[in-house]
Amino acid sequence: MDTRQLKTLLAIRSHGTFAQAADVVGLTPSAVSQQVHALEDELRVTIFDRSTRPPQATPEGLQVIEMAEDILRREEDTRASLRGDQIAGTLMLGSVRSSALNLLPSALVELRHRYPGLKPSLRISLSSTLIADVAAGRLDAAIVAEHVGFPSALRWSPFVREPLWLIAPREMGAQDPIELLNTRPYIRFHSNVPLANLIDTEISRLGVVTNDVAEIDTIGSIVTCVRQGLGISVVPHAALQDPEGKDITRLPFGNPQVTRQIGIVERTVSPRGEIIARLHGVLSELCGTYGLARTAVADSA
Amino acid sequence: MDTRQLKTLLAIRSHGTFAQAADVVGLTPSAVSQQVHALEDELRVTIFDRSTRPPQATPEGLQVIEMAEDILRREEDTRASLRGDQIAGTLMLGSVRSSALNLLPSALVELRHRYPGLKPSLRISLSSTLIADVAAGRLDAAIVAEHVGFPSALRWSPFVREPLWLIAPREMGAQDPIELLNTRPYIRFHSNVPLANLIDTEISRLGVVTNDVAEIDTIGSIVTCVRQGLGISVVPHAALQDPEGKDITRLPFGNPQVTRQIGIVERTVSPRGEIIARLHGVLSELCGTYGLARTAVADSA
DNA sequence: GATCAAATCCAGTTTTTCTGAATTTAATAA
DNA sequence: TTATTAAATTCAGAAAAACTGGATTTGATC
Repeated sequence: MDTRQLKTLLAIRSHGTFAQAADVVGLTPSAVSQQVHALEDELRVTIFDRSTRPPQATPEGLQVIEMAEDILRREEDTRASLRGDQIAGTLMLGSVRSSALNLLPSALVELRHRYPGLKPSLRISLSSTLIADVAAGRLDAAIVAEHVGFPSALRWSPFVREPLWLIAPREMGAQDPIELLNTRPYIRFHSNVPLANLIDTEISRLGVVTNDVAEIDTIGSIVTCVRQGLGISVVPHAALQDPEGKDITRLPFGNPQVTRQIGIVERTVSPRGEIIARLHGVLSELCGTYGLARTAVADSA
Repeated sequence: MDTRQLKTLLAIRSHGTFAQAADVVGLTPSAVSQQVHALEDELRVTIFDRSTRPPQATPEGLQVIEMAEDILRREEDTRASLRGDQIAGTLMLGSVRSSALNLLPSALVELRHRYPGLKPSLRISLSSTLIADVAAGRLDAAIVAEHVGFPSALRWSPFVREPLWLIAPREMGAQDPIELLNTRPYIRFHSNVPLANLIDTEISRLGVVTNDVAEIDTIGSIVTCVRQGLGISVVPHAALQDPEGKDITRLPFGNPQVTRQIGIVERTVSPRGEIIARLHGVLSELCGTYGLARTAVADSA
């Protein structure tokens, strides 16, 4: 299915006849006729009722036309975005929507104690955006997960290495994790972030085929859905620390149990080095058992 | 731009190398290479950074990949619909990061009960993005706050009208709200969303000049910072419902007390009308006192 | 029934896509 | 640093798809 076909379809809808649409898209009427037939063959649907002149869109045809609109609009949005552009005093911090976000309020309070004149500004975004923003100087630092290929001008220092847990509603009781994953309704963490990939990769590696019943892109909502019996899922340790995680069965995920790291990415040369080091220390302490000390020269890749 | 190219792109993303993607889509590596080049030429963008092996998607490339996902999903939904599959398939939902997000897990569980073949997919994003996505057909519906200027093809139905509270650490005790706002350290909800504007506008209207000590763009983090003594702030009712809001002083914000509405935005013509109406009902019930019933013809502007 | 414009059919031409072999290139091991 | 290997790219020809243009058919109108 080609966007040129879809453009022709919309031109027919707009101008009423195949012949006029042909003028608009710069083809012959014959080509237009063939394009529509090709689309009908591919989708196995009759888009136009040709017993009238001009042909009338069928109800199914209207659906295809609406889809054409959506697809072309989506394409145009992406083209516009690819042409687009972008955009500073205060400690500019970013964080992904990870469970580590729960630690940030405490950490910010601690930073304020230590540096009373500091005004933290916290923004939540996707890790790729945050990394780019740190590199570009729009953020002083950002909290992101382990990532492949940080730019060489950036340094990433993990402050936590936490395990992943397979979680199930308490009434499911404790069973073999593989058995659970293979048989129970699975709520998939569907997001373009390393954690989602980490989970999916390990599930593949374990040779499991999950029965996905939902896709949700916030871990907190996943935990609540599991607790309410919608199914099972996989979440990082910190997500089970608040009261929401109390009545949930947890089993080690992965063989050996999979862990993931979250850290702070900053520019290697930054006037904020001292504050960021302090932030790292606080966050590490707040993570308790799984906290990681800052290394003097943390490897960036 | 052809859907076959898009399928190839997703195969590359899924399997990691051009060669493996070629196997998956049934082409030669050469054809895959040429398809990607053709797409790059057409979109005038570099999708893959070829200085590594395997090639790595560029930030722009990731945008194109996301577009590819959306377009192929849209196509598949149309095919399913043309085949007569209705209340199965994926319900594409979006939500802003508002306190209403806490209600969604329960609502999704309820929907699954009612429509067992339904697979909800939940994505969190900014309201402007969500509205555009609903209009573009990328999402079936989204939960967003009251908004100026919804596109005419969309309908927004509020399910909750909740009050805003000025919150302070318990040890500050109860005082005049204006006095607090004028004197105490203020944590500003800094975000490009209607709620932030609503709060800032009312503060200006009250003739108050706040002493900003931090800017945070997640309400949950704000509540925690307030509880830990960083300062005072303004948050919607639902943010104080979980245990985090227990030890916090709350005072009516605004004169008269300011309220804000959250609702569901959907396309006026949508095959998902029945499900979305049901979702609206469930969310309204979950909001208790402040829940709003769905009106037959809710005004969209 | 006659007229007309639009849609379709048909066959040849042009363009695009693909294959397969040769070449280049990044990654890795020795 | 060199050798090896697998993956990506280039190249040229083959195959498939898309298009043109003329002939024919068909629905609408008078």
